[in-house]
Amino acid sequence: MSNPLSLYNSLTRQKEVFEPLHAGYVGLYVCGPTVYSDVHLGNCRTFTSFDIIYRYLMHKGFKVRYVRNITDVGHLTDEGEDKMSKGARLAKLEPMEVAQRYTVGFHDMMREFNNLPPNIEPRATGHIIEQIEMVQQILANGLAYEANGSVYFDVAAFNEKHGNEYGKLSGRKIDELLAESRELKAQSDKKNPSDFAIWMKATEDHILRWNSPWGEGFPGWHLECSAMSTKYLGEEFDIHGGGNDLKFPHHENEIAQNAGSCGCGGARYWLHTNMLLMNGRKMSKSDGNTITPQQLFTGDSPHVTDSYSPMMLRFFMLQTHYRSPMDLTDEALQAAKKGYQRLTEAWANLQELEGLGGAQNGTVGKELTEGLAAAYAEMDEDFNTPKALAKVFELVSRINALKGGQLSLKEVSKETLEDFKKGLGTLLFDVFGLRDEGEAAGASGETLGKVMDLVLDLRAQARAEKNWTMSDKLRDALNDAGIIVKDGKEGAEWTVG
RNA sequence: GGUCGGUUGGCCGAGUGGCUAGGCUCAGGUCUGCAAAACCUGCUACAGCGGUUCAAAUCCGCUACCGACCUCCA
Repeated sequence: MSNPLSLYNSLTRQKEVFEPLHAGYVGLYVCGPTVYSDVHLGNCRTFTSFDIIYRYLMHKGFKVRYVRNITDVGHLTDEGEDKMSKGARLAKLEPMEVAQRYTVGFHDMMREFNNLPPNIEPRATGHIIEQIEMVQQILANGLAYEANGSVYFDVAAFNEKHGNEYGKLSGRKIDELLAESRELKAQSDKKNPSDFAIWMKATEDHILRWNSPWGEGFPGWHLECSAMSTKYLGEEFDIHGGGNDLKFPHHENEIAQNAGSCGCGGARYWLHTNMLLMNGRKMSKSDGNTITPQQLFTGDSPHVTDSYSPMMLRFFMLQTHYRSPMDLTDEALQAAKKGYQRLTEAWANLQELEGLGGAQNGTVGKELTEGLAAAYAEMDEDFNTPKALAKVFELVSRINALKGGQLSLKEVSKETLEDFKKGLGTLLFDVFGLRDEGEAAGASGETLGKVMDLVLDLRAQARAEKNWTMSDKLRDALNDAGIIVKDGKEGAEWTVG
């Protein structure tokens, strides 16, 4: 926890030094998915970004409570229909069955990407009481009004009372919002177009419904995050995150609801991740510009020429800053795949320097220590993973040179080497959250290893006898089987490519 | 139409008022029986036009283009 951590606060639009509300503790809330369909690849990017943020906060020594909700009610579709009940009707399933199915699918996908589970994963339907209470508070404060069984947040009244706070996060001007005479149908109950529902009256065919002081209905989408974040993290807490497409109206309304109910600030730092694009455009199902995580894993899509593993994709994400849009193209993925291989091979090479090392440090030893420190330091600059990764790649060259003999291990002390291994491993696996896929080879890997030892031993014999025909035959045959042989100073090595 | 953000070398992608990003590709070299890998070297960019400055890709203005949000969205 030595160096200060800076992060970009969307609320103030600048980088700020992070200071937790309570020393040593961090409350982190991230808007989770709506579980009415399979996870979108963009979700994966956002939650992976926050996973790295979560991991780094823990690495800094903070005790973090990470809350990420599951939205299983209240989120309206274009047709004004609840997403959960829509999915249910189409599939002839209970809403909770739909929610369960996609929640499980979501968790599976998070595991694929090696995202740690949050500490609390509250469901909107499990917090109806809290949400009703919040509506009551807002009503009691005179910042909402009931109309025809629904309750609307009164933006104009809120702004009068709270010094024109509404619009602060998204940079929207209340006058423009009010003046915006959008031709919205069925908004007759609202006083102003900018008002939003915090409780919705259930129509007759609406499946998900609860009793409330205003009749049967269900909570507005924006309300759940206000209710659940404050329940688990307090009326004021440290960090709130989400995709930047949620800034308005979702997060803006959330802030208003928090202030409108308890008069408290909510989150102090707002972090927003940028969108995932494909071929320079927004992913969209309607025009075919879309790809699922599964399709990337298998390569079964017209948009890609190859398959990409979850960890390779995670690496790809690390190469772009979380606040920049990330453009998914096959060409970029290809480049990243090779870069990722280079990184994992360097890590494997480093492990082979086991038990070696000189008596004291020369230039190389210092470079390793300083380079690693520089990589960590970049994480303190608003979680700058691309820059941290750049530092790591400078270290990759050093590692490979040590392995290849271009640099001497005498230049690196035993202690430095061991510290370096540990420190780099922590950065790659604990902070970046990459998984050492090499270790997961399992029993079949062991068998293959033994066979390969034998084959390479035979090939070495052939080479010693200058029997190049035999030697090359073995190499080519292995190549056909997808095994790449590399001849080094210390004999041949192989990788499954 | 309104609001906000972006435009970096062959591709991707960081970044700071003056000093090397990094990955991939490409070219040359070292090593090697050959190849691959690895290592070394090179390829030196910041949309256009103006302005501020001793100095700008980095600050300001205008233009062009792209994107996001304004309606469900991570």
